[in-house]
Amino acid sequence: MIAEIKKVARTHLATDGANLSLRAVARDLGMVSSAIYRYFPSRDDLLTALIIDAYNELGDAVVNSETAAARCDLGGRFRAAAHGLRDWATTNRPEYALLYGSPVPGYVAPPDTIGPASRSVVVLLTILTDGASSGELKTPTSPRLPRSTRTDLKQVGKAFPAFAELPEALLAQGIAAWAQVFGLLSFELFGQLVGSVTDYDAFFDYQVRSITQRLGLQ
Amino acid sequence: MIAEIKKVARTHLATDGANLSLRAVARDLGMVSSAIYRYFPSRDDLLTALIIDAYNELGDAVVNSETAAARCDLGGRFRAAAHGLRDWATTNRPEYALLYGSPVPGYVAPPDTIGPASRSVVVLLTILTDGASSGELKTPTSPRLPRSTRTDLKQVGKAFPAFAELPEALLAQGIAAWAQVFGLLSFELFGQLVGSVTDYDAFFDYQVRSITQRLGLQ
DNA sequence: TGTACATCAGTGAACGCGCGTTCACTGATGTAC
DNA sequence: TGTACATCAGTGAACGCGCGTTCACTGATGTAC
Repeated sequence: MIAEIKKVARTHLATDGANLSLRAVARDLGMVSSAIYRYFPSRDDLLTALIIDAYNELGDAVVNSETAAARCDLGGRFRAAAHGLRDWATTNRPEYALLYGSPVPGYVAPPDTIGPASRSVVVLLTILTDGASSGELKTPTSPRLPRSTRTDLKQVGKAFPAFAELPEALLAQGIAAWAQVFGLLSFELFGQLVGSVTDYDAFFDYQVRSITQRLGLQ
Repeated sequence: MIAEIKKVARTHLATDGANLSLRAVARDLGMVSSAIYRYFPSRDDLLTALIIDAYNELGDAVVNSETAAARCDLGGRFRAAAHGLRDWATTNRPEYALLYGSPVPGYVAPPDTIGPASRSVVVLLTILTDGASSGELKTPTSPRLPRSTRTDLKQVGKAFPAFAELPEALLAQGIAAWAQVFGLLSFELFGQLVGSVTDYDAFFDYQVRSITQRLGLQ
């Protein structure tokens, strides 16, 4: 029943965005609006459940796509991860907007969204770590890291011990690359490229190839 | 009076996001809600006016910041433009979210938003064009451009004759860099970096320096 | 096998709000003769 | 200088909706003795 409610609520994301209506969801289920309260203590909790589900689905999509590439093919894994992200996002636009679009006014994400939220970036960082530890990936010649940024990144290494060995400059570049992928995707999905790009598949693939090459992933 | 309404409406963006309420705006102005209709034919038109104003303000901010750098200092101009963007965005978060966040459900941007919307990216492309025509900037070695992407970019050159001389690969890289800047900014402003980054100023500046260096801008 | 009781999913009415938009109107201000 | 008229910003009531949340309740199902 909880699953049923979430399923219907997701269809409402498409039309209402984040200001989705409990009453409308209940109506679609043929229930009275107060019945929802047996399953979710409030509207925000339903929203949180949707967000966590979406993060997990996205995480699964990225992982599944990335796992299909050969372990030693770092570039292939990165491209697969990026395309897994985009495939999920394009078929789940409202969910993508919920996760990566404007913050919902008045809503604060509870701490249990953090874990699911980090799943996709973890995939990227794993690829970089594999490359760094095998020696295939060398630390880029980037500008000097500010002291505060260096300590910030060290904290990330502490929070995710798997990435503790990753040089800070590489970690910073990885985050930047990931932000770029999301930037390109948000431009596409939020309409910033309308009038400039028509073949989004080709454009995205090209850009991802450029990024892969730049990172030094084969 | 129109300016007055827009001013109050903007303050409401902060709390209500895009589902800002005409009645609330009127209330703040000490008017009756129907009085707004003397100035704006509908709520969506008010929203459009806010969007156009925001794009123009952002365009001004980017241009003013960029103009402060020496003409021959391409890297300085790019960094200035990026910081102009971020400065505006951080002091006008709700407006930034309106422009670059999730699309507003049920709202379609009218064509007269396109011009103002392109102002900031035009600054970037001008820098690249200056670099290309002075020979300072050489075409990057990127993956082969897909045919469809090549024609897409040719169309951009036709729409903006000032950039017609820009090699397609450079244009593609410019758009990608701009998307990266927005990606980093959206990560910052929409909360994706909470827990990883604390000193956002330093982090952004570092990343922008990396991008500048990568583009080959001095 | 039969009865008493507990559980619990879902109801329906209500509270106290909110909204965009229309429409006939008032009443002050400015203009023309 | 004084009067008649037009303009037009803003009013107030109404239409027809919507919403989240609470609360006492019904009525079916399952369990225990």
